[in-house]
Amino acid sequence: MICPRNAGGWPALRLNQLSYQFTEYPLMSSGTGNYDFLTFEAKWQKYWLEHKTFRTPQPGKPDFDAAKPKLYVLDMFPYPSGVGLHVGHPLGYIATDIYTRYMRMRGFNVLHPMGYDAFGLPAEQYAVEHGVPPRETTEKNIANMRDQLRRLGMGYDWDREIATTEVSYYRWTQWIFLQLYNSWYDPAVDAARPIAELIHKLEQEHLVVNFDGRVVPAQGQGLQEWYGLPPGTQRWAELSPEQRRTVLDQHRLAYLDEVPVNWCPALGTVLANEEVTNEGRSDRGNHPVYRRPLRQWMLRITKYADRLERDLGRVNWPEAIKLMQRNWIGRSEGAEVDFALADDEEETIRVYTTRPDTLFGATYMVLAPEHPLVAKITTEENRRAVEDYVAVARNKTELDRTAETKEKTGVFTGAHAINPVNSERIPIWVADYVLMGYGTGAIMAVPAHDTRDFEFAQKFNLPIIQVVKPLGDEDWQGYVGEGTAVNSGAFDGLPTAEFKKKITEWLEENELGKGTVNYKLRDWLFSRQRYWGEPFPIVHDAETDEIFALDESELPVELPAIDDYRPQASEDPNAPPAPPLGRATEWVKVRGYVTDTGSVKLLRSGQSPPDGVQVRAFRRELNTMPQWAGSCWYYLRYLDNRNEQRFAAREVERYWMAPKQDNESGGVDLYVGGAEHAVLHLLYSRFWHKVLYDLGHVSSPEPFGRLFNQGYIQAYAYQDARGMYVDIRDVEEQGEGKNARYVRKSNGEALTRSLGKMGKSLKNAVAPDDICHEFGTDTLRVYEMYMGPLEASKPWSTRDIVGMSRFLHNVWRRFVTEDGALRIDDAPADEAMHRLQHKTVKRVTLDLKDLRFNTAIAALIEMLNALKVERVPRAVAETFVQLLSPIAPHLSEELWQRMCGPKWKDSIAAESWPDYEEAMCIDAEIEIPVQINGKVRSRITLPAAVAGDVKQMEQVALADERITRELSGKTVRKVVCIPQRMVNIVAG
RNA sequence: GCCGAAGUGGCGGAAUUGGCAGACGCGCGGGAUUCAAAAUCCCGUCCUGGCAACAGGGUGUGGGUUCGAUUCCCACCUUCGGCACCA
Repeated sequence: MICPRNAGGWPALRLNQLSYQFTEYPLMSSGTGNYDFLTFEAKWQKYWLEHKTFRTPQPGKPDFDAAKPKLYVLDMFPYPSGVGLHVGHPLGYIATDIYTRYMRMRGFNVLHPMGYDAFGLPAEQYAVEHGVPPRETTEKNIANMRDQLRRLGMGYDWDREIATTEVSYYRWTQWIFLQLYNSWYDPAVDAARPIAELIHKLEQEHLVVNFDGRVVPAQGQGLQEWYGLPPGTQRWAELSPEQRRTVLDQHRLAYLDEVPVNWCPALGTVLANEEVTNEGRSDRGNHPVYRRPLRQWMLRITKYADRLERDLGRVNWPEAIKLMQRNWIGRSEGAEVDFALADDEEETIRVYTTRPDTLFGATYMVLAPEHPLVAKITTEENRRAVEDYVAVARNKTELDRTAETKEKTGVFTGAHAINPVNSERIPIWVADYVLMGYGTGAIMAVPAHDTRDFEFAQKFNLPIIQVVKPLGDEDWQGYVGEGTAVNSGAFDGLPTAEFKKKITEWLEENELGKGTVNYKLRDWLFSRQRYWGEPFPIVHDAETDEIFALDESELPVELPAIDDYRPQASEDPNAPPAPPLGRATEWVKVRGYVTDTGSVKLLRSGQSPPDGVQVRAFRRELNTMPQWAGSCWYYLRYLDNRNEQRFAAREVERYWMAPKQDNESGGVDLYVGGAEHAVLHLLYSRFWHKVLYDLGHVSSPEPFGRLFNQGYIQAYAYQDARGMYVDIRDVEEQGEGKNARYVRKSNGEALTRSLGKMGKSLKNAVAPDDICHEFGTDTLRVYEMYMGPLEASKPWSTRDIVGMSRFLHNVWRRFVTEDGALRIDDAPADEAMHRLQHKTVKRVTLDLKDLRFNTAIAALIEMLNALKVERVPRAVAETFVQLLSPIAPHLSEELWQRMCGPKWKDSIAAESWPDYEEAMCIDAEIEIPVQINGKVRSRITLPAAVAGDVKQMEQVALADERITRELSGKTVRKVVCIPQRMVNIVAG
């Protein structure tokens, strides 16, 4: 999910150079007196790998300790791009690595895995450009990335590594798709249930089918449908096989439908709403996107809109992200209201409004251009204009629609409707500012109190009637806030909220409308016309086109090898999509039979079906799944990645994911990643997880209990006079501070500097391998954490790294002489040093707990600066190295091994985290500022005990020589004493 | 337009519940070491005035609450992020 667009390049040679260094060094401490980070870092990375230092014991296994509390820490799934990582990418990984090393030392059973989200368009495009199969390039990229992560010193459990492109992984992605296909959302229990249950209920006639194919309870039918048309619901037994199939398909959580989709001809594929920018272009590649109706796989995420919104209340996520999800789901409460047509007895127009209290102000109506009633109600004299308008609207691209947001357009149909509250005759218009996909595709327009209606009414000279009196003295025209009702008959004087309630009741009593909840969220478009994705476990009957899911026993459906991976792209937006899998002609054609459960089992050549079963010919589904599919559930596969019977064993899943209490969300204990996945990945994942939860496959209602958004690492970018970006390696800074100038080294040209996201496009990427090679991995880790708070975006500055490099060199030199001897003393620490030790343990412990790495490092620097003695007491030295070890693990391991000497047994990661005593964290004497009227006038030094006593503080402060001098001639009105902090004397 | 986050020295940032603003690091100035330089070490470094002690000002701007405000409240400005005809 890390976007490869922003990945920077570095010389490929260096990778190889480092790779062989990696295995060259002996494990035993070399005894050298220099901080030889290249040697130490390679040595310890090799040690961790060979000894599986960070392997996580599995519940039920002999080495598993049930007494330890569990902690599941997850990094967002990276996409292994061809150009590798830049220093911005590992920010979150370093943070979680430090956190998990720390929590492991504190006695937690920590799970911290890593893997690769390796399907998707970039791999496919790369493969197309370089003429090699996507699998080959993907595997090479994964190998590169794995090496890079190891060189960053990451303590992952490498035995749990996964890639979405492995058959052993994507068979379970396909399995989850089958769960979706074979389930429906049962409103009676507000959860997904197997489709077999729906069939059973229909057979038992607890449910019947109404006129539009929806199932309704058999009892109370007609009452459920308030508008009271008794269209003759049907029993299951009365339906034809074809009708039954249609009914089931209308309820499956995965279904094929002809819908207006985002078709991107340049990419040769359709895109989800979430993948289209608000300029109407593709999120990837910035190509134009067109609306067109296509038959595509959809996932019924809208059934979960309510729960996805509601359960945000139980997760520990940043409020900003929760808000973005709430906005995307877009829940609104309002009412549906029926307007009768003035000249047509049969039809009514149903509208959705969130402001039923403004019904008396409705002066016209608007239908979306795609609304089915448009053709029917339009009068002859207006027909020509309406048809033209509808045709133009239909052919507009997303780009055109958004480009014209300023100016309202529309045409009058010639028809009129009757406002149900006051029987006014109001005109019906068609306009593209009303969308078919939201609400009912029709609105009542209240120009006085809706901005869009107001603009439209002004342009077309439609009447504007005030029905809300603003609370303040604002102008009522275009006032959209709450207020008091006017011009609303018997409802005059009611406040907005109360009016809404009253009018909704009134509408329901008179069978004119009902209270309704609406969502902006649409169903998820789930198919892509690409090669490099998971094939659907779906076949189509070669003759009838009937759709069948494959039987679970047919999984995995392996992606076939083909010669030409290119999507069949076209400049022509009307060209039909042609998925590359169509080229695998042999793979596409299969034979099989339908089982009792309705799934299809395939027959290999020579195989025969069971007796009496008809053999049928099928075509395989040619679409593949979007990249989000694999990343929707990867956190579950880490739990038990080698399991061949299930995506994860039940008891293993329960151990890591189950909530400890009923009201908790359970799931991953800490999920760290960028905010760019606020809607897409995090919403899709939650949806899949809830389906699996409903079906009893997982034990937590939410996948990610706690989410933390890291900030971006920004970097300066330089542009020449034409605005072209200049590679940062070709830039020189001249002068200081405000007089600084930036010039191009190659030709001396003056450049302008700006701050942006690090990446290829701004030519400002810095490769971690370069930094590791020059300064060391530990220095890179410490620097990235020291730059500022994890959640903040901050600019990279290669110049500043020397500070942290100096710090680590100083650490080394404080404990090791130039001859390699240890500067450790077995004598106990003195009072001051003892207190410093406890104080630092406390600061680092609390800071790491809250992911405040920058201040934890500052505390360590301060402690080191205070250790300026010839020989450091052993207890102090050992504690310091333990505190440093999660942050700079290689250096700490090396020091630890040397400090332990012959007694050394294992990695410092196996040690426990040092404790502190609260009493030892306070200095023996405290300096207290004494203020007069809020200004510091003197300082007094008090023993800790005295500084905790308000009376004594006041006494000493008032007796202070400087204070008495300042107070002469003034009266003391009040003395404020804050124990151990300060004294403020109010005098005048 | 709507929603959200953030504005602190030359720079990155610190100040956990309202209690010494600027911890820590970079950079810069001075000194030591060196034939010299790099590296290293020591001292200084918010601004203004003063040789100094010290005085005054200071956390985007303007107001407010408080003995006391970077922190809380109101209004505004700027930057970044999200959404954008969702009735």
